[in-house]
Amino acid sequence: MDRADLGFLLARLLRRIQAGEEPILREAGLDMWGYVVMVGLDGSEAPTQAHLAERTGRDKTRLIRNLDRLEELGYVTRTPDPDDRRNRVVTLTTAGEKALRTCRKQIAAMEQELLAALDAEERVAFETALTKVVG
Amino acid sequence: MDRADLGFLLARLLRRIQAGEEPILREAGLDMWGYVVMVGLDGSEAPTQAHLAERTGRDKTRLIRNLDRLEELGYVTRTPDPDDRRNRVVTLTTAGEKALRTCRKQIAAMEQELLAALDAEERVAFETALTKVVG
DNA sequence: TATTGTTATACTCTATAACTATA
DNA sequence: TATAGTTATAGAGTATAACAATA
Repeated sequence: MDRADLGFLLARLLRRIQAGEEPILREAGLDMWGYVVMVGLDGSEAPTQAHLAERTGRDKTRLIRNLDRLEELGYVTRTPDPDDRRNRVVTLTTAGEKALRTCRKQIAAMEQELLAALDAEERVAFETALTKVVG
Repeated sequence: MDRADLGFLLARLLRRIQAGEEPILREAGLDMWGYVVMVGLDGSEAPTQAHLAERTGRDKTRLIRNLDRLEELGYVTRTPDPDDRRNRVVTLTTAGEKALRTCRKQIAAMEQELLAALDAEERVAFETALTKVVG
């Protein structure tokens, strides 16, 4: 019953998900962290890069390379805040929003495939529980 | 509903688990990979290090440092196979088994604490689903 | 002087390819 | 020559600290 502990099972599932995400993201020019950052920007722009770093759990110095790349792809913009020109507000472009929507849809589908061993009820129970614990 | 995708939720939970494991393992002189290797040895010794590497999903060259450390701690032994002296069979010592049991017990308890938001039924459903998907 | 964003440096982890010893 | 284990080298990823611009 407790032959494999929770951490092992979760790690295995997460690795599968990341493996499934990789080709989808690559298609859009993204890697995992680029995707994480874009998800962090979805819905609301970030007033400063430091805010965004905290929101995504990423170090502010590591975030910079990701933003460079995302800007290069035309997915985000960094515009100086007129009120405090040290700050740069980070915003998803419409192209970025579109790419994000596409990736999300494909990733959600891929995730559901990975849960194929579960029937509808079990699937809901699993996702509900997970959200309850950590969401 | 699909605000946070599965990968994000799993990653967050896994990070919490790893954070909870860290002090438990450190107490026993282990890091995460040392623990993974010992779990891989539990129940049956590994006939060769290459076998063990595959069993634990770890590269054979990276495994070596872990085994050096585990041997140093007295948790495992590497003994040449008389039939083919190139092979070294890796075995958990009794001290290793004891340390592993202790860690496992503490980690299982820590994991259950992390699931405190779930009632007994939900918890079973969650673990069952996870095992079904990936176990 | 303090803070935002950036760059630079060192350190760890990983991947690949040599090396040794046995076969 | 081929394989198990080991070591060495180079590369990627990360953390820390210094730096420039603005407040």
